[in-house]
Amino acid sequence: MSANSRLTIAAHALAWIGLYQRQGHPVATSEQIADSANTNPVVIRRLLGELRAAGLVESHRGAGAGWTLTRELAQITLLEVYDAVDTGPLFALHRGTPNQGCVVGHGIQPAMTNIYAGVEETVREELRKTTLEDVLQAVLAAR
Amino acid sequence: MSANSRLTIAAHALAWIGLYQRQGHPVATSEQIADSANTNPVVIRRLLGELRAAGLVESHRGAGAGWTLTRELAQITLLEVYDAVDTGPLFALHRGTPNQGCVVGHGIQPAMTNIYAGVEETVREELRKTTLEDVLQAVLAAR
DNA sequence: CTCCATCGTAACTATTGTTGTTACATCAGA
DNA sequence: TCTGATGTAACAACAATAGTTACGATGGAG
Repeated sequence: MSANSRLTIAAHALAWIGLYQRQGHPVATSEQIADSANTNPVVIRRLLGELRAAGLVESHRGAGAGWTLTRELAQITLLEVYDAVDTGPLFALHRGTPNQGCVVGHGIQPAMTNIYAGVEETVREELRKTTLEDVLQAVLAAR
Repeated sequence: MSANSRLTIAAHALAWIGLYQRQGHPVATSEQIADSANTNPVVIRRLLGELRAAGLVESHRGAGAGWTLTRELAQITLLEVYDAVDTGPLFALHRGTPNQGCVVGHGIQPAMTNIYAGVEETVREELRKTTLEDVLQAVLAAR
């Protein structure tokens, strides 16, 4: 699986904005965040754009523009971020269609779909338990 | 995330072998399984090779060769298959190293590593609850 | 003891998805 | 009007999985 880092970068960005605001700065720029995450500002803008579509952040344009949180970090769960960035399914079915003339080929996809749905639900429950404030506190605890 | 289908194909192959053996056939060939899964025999051989390394199947060479289960389907959990095929982490950290001179950049990886470890553990618990016999029964129930 | 079906495996290509980069239009406050 | 930022398209770079071809190795059947 090519695990993807979108959830990690999104959490990083939100934690960064939250801490920055807490330090008295009104807005954070994609360039500042990109510098912290060691990536390109466009990557950050794309990701924050998805978070904005989910209502987690706001952006402002023009001079002195940037990004702000719409809620406290404690009011944002990792599940919301996960849904916002839409990382796709954890497990995939067959790339092509299995042989429908075979009993196993015919029944395997519905069977695995059910199983995977159950797994994804437990993942969602787990992500719902963690807020971005938890993430920031864990970040600050690393010394 | 580029979800991968390795777990799906592995479950498909095991269910196929189990059903085939139950029908009185001693061994299954990678070509038969590939035909059911609509993929290439080499893909199946590679995957079953990993399952063999984990002790879930045996292979025999020479004429009349093929694959056999080493245990009943009911004695194999999806977790064992998941571990055997080693799909890698569900979530990735940053591709590059975040800015260690930044508080968030410094602490984010340990923080997310912990969180992801918890999520993966719940996934493992969930996969442990399902056996390949459960998979086969679900397959046969699809009509 | 030869034949041949099948595995074992290397090497390469194809495909897919993510990430990184460049470029530039757009916006809005000073 | 200038300026610093976002918005977004387009494309390149990179990585991982999957598919394919090729061929050597094995070992039971005859």
